[in-house]
Amino acid sequence: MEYDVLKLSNQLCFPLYACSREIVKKYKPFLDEIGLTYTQYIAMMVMWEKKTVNVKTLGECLYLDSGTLTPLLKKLEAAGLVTRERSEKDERNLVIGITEKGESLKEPAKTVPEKMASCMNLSMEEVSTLYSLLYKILKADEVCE
Amino acid sequence: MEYDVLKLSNQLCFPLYACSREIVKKYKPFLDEIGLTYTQYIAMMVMWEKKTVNVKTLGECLYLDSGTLTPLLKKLEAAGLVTRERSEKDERNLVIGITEKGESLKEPAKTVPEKMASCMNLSMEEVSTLYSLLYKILKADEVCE
DNA sequence: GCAAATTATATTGTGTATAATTAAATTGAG
DNA sequence: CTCAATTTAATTATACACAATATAATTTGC
Repeated sequence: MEYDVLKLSNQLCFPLYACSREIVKKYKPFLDEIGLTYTQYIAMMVMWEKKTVNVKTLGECLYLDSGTLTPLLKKLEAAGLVTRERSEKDERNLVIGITEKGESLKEPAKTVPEKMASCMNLSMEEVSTLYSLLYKILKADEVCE
Repeated sequence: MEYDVLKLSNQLCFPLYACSREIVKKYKPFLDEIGLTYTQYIAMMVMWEKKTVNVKTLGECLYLDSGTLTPLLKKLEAAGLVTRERSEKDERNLVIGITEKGESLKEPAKTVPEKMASCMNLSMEEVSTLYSLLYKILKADEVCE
C-alpha cells in the first residue's frame, strides 16, 4: 500500500507521455501526404507564421534545442522548404527563412488540422479545458509570443 | 485568416507534445539519482507491480513496441534489475522478471513521485481533470488493466 | 498431421531529443 | 581600447520511438 505512489496508474506524467506519442502517431498518415514528420510540421507552422526566425527563437517557440533543430532544418533546407543564412548583424545568429515552395506547402497542410480533429473523441469544452491545463503547466517557461 | 487553423497556438497536440517533454525533463535529476531514464522508470513501475510480464504485455501497458523495449530491457538486464527468459510453454514469449536488486530499487524510487508533485503548479482538482481527459483520449486503445 | 496463417520478438534504418562540449562572435568592465 | 565573460549555433554521444522487415514458434483449417 505504501508503494501505491509508484503505480503507473497513479501517475499524471504517464498518460501525458503516452497520449503525446499516440497523437503524433495519428498525424503520421496525414503528414506523410505532404512529406513532413510531426516535428518538421510544427517547425513549418512557425515558419508560415513568422516567415523569418533565428534558431534560438524557433527553439524557444517549440521547446526544442539546436541538437534537434540543426539536423531537422538541414533536411527542410534540402527539401527546398526553408533557407539557412547567417545574420549580417550578428554572425552567431542563423536566420531561417521560408521559400516559395515552403509557402506553397501551406495549402495542402491546411487540411491536416480538420482531419485530425475528427480523430479526437473530446467535446469542444473538453478540448478547451485540456488546452488551458497544458498551457498552465508550460507557462512557467513560456517564451514564444 | 483562413490559415488560422495552422497557427501553432491553435493546436491541441502541440502543448501536449511540449508538456510531455518538459515533464520528462523535470524527472531527469531525480531519476539520475537512481540511475534510470524516464522510459526505464515507467518500465520498472510495471515490474514492481507485476513482478513478471512478457514483452508484449509490457508494450501494451506502456504503449511501446519491441523496437523500443528490446534494447531497453537488455540494459535493465545488464544493470541487474530484471531477468529475460523464454517461456517454457510458448517459446515465442520472452518473460521479464524482476530481480532482488530490482525490487530494492523501489525504496529510493518511492521518493520520486513526491519530489515531482512539488514541481507541478496545478491544484488537486486540476490534476484530476487533466488525468481524466488524457485517459479519455487514450482509452480507445486501452489494454493494460 | 501438415502447410498456411498468425503471433511474438528481434533487427534495421530513420528521425527525433537532450546533455555536454566546442567554436566563433559580441559585449562590457576596467 | 582590450581581453575575459557571455551568447549563439553546431557537433557529438547516448537513448529513445517507430515503421518495416526478418525470424522463429505456435495454431488452425483441411
